[in-house]
Amino acid sequence: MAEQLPKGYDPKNVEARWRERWEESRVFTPSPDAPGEAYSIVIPPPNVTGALHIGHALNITLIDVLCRHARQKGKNVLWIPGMDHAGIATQNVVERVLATEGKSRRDLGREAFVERVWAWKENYGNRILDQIRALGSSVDWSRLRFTMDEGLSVAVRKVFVRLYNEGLIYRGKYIINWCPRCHTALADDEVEHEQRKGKLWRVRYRLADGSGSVVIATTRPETIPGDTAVCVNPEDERYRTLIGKTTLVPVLGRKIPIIADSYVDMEFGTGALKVTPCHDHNDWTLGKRHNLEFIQVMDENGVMTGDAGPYAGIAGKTCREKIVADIKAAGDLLGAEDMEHSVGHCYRCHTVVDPHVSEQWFVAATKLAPATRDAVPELTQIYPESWITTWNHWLDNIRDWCISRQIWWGHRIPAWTCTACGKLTVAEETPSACPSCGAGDLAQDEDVLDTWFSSALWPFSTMGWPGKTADMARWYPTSVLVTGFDILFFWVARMMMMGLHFMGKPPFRHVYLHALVRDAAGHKMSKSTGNVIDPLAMIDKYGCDALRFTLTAFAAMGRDIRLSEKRIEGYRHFVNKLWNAARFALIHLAEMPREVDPCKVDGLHNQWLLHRLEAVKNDMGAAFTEYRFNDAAQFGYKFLWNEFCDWHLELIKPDLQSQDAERANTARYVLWLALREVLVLLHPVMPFVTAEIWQNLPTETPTDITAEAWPAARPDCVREDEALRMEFVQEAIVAVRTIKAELNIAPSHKVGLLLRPVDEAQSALLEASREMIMTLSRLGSLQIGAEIHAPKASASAVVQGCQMIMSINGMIDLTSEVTRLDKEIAKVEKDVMAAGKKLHNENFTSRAPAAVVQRERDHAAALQDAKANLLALKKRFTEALAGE
RNA sequence: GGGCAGUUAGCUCAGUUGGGAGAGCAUCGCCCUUACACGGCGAGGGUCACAGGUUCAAGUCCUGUACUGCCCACCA
Repeated sequence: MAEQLPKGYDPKNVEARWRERWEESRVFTPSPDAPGEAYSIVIPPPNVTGALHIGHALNITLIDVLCRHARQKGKNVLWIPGMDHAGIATQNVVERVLATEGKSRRDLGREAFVERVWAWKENYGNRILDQIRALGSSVDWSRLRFTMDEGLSVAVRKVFVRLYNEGLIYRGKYIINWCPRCHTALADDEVEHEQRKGKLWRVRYRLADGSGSVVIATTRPETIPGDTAVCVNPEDERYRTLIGKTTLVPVLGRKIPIIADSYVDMEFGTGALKVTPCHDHNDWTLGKRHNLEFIQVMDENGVMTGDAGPYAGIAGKTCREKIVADIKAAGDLLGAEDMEHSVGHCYRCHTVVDPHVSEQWFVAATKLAPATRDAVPELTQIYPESWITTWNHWLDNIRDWCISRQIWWGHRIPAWTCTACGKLTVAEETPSACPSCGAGDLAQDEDVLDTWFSSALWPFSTMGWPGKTADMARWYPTSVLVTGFDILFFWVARMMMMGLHFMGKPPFRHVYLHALVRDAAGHKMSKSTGNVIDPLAMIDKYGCDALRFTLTAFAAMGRDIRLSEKRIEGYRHFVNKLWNAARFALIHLAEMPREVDPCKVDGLHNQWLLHRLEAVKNDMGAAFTEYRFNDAAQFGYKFLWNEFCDWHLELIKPDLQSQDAERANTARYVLWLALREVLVLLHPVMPFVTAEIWQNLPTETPTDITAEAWPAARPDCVREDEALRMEFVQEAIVAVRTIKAELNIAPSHKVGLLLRPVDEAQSALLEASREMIMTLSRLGSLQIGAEIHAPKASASAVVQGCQMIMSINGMIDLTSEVTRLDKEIAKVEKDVMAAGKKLHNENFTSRAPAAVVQRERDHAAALQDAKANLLALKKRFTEALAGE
C-alpha cells in the first residue's frame, strides 16, 4: 500500500536503513550452487592504514554498478571485499605512533612490535570497512579477506615454495634500491623518479705513470672512494690511447684501470665515466661485465664505511662537501655546473633512495613475463585498449622483481638457514630439523615479503586456494578487474603472472582501468596540497546517490576526472528530481492501477513514452556492459528529467483528472510501469533512493529492488511513427512558448491560437492532440483549420509547414513581432543558403549516396517552405498594421 | 630520449562506423502553473588548438606543429 513520501529526500535516514537491511538479510551473499552465469569481482583491497579517498569512492562505485547490473541480468554475483596489510605503509604508521611515546620498534623487539601492529589493525583497520559500507557497496561481507589472514598466508608460503623449487624465486647479492629511512629494499617500480637540481662536478683523475690525466663528470662525488674503474667509449678518439692504462682515485690514490664500453655516451659530460659498481645500477652492470672490484663505501644508513678511507664514519652528505673540498685543494676540481637530473625517491616516504648492494630475494619476472604479455588481449581484454601498448612495453623490458623487505610487518620469508651446516631450507612449515645435517637449530630469514607479493595472489587466495573450494570452481577466473591505471604494474601484471602460473588461467577476463580523480584545476589530490574531496563528507552533505551518480557520470573511458564539489551538488538535484517525480506519481497511485497491455495503450503521449523507454533500456544496458558508465548515467538522466518529468508528467495531468475512468487508469498504469522500470534502470547507480521509492510503490507482490531483473524488452512498444508525431506536437507547443517568451507575454496569459495544417493527416493529429497543446502551451482557445480567418494583430510561427497564428491584440508593441519574425526569417535564410549551395554542387549530387542527397533535398524543401510561410505571415502582418 | 592521452560554448565535459555542432553548470529574460525554486518555460553563447592532406563532404581519417598532463627509460 502506497504511502505519502516526505517532501524532501533525506538521504541519511534512508541510506542507513537500507544499508542495515541489505547487510542483515545477506542478499549479497551468493551460494556457489545458485543458478545463473557466474560473475565475480575482487575488490582492490584498500590499505588498512588508509582512509577512503575519492579514488576509492570511484573504484567502489563503478564495481558496485557492475555488480548490481549483473544481478539484474540474472547472474550469480560474488564481490569479495578485503584489505591489504600494506607492509611498509602500515609499519611506518605504527612506528610514528611509537615515536610519540618516545620509542622505536627496536625498543619493542620484533615480536612485540608485530603484536602492536596487529592491535593497531584491530582498532583502526575496520574504519575502512565502514567507509566501503557507506558507499552502498553490495559486497559479500561473509567472505571478507585480509592479506595476512591465516588462509591467505598459507597461499603465500605455498606459492613461495613452489616458485623456489621451480627456480623462479632465487636469492642473491645484487644492487637494489635502498630506502635509508624505511631501512629496506624496494622494487624497481617502488622508486619514483623526479627531476631535481644538482651539480655536475668535473674531476681530474691522474694517470698512475704520471703521463697525464683523464677528466670525468659526476653528480655524486661522495662515491669516489668506491670507484674501481674509469670508463670511456671505445669509439672515442680523445681517449683511445688511455684505454688499458691505470689511473688513480683522487685523494685516496688507489690504482684503477681505464676500461672501454660502448655504454658510455660520448656526448655527455666529458665522455669519461667513473665506475662505482656498488653505488650505481649502471656501474654495477659495468662492474659485472668487466670483472671489476666491488667496494662498498656507504652503509645502509648512508654513512661512509671503513673502505672509504679518510671518510669512514662520515654521513654521505657531509662526505660530499668534504671530498669536493679535498679534491679542490689538490687542484683536481676542474669545474662544477648546475644541472637537472632525475633522482629516485621512496614511494612510501619520499626519501631519496640509494643504490645499494645486498643479499635479497627475487622473483624471476623475466621468465614469467612472456606468458603474461601474451595473455593480452588473447585471454584478457584491457579497457581502454590504449593501455595494451604500455602493457607490452613494460613486460618486454621487465627486470627480476626484488621481493624481500627488511621490515617486520608482513609475510615472513619461509626460508631457514641451519646454524650448524649453513644449508638453506625453504618450506611451507617451520622445519624441526635441518634436512641436510639433522641439526635442530635453524634460523628463519629475517625479511618479509613485498606487500604486492600477497596481493598478486588475491584473485585466488581469497577464494580459498590452495584448497579446492566450491567458490573457486564457480567464480575463478573473475569477470573483470576494476582498478586505477596507477597500479597496472604493481598489481595487475603481477596478478596475471601468478594467476597464469598457478591456476593456468588469467585471473580476470576483462580489466577496466578507470581514471584518476583530480581536483577542478586538474591537479592530483593530496592531503598536503589540501585539495582533497573527502567522499564521506560528500555523502554526509549530498547523499551517497548524488556522489555515486556524479562519479559514474564523469567516468568516461580513458580520461581523468576533474571533480569539484559543485558537480556533486548539481547531481544532488537529480536525485531530488527523481524523488519528487515519485512523490507526484504516488499521489496518483494510492491504489494499484488495473493492468493494461502497454503495447496497446491509447494516447500518443503514452505510446511515445513507452517507445522512448524501450530505447533507454537498450542504450543503458549496452552502456553498462561496455563500461561506458558516463553514457549510462547520461541516458538515465535525460530520460528521467527531460522526457519523463518535463513532458510525460505534464502531459498526463489532464488524464489523471479525467472523468473517463479508462483513460485515467491507462495514464496511471503507464505511469506506474514507466516509473518502476526507470527505477530499476537507475538502481545500479543510485541504489538507495531507488530502493526507497520502489518500496513505496503499490504492488501485488512486494519485492526488494535488488532482486529485480533488468526489464525485458517490449518490441511491440517500439513505435517510430507515433514518436515522430508526438515530436511534432512537442515542436508546436515549444513554438507557442517561444513566441510568448520572446514577446514578453506572461506564460500564464491564455492566448488564442490558430493552426493551419498542411494536410488532412496533420489536421487530424492536431485535433487529436488538442488538449495536450492547450494545456502545455497554456492557451485560451485553439482553432484548427485551413480556412480560418486570422486576426490583424498576431504573432506567428511555422512548424513542419503548419502555420501557427497567435492573437496578441493589445498585449504588446506590434513592431516587436516584426523584428522577431525578421530574426526567424534570417535564421531560415541562412540554412536555405547552405542547403542550396550543397545541392548546386554537382560533385555532391552525383557522388554522395542517394539517400544522403535525398535527405538534403527534403531538408532544403522544408526550409524553403518554412521561409515562404514566414514571409507570407510577415506580409499579412505588416499589411494589417498599415491598414489600421 | 621513447610512449600514451588531451586541446569542442565562460567552466567541466559528451560527440560509437566521416553526412544538418551537444549536455550539465554559469549567464540573461519571464514565471512561486496544485511533484519538485534542489523547480518550470524560453534565450544568448563555439573558425571544434594551429597548418597541410584525403574526400562530393572532416570535430570525426592521414601528416606535421604548438601547448598541457601522465607513464616508461641506464646519459654519469
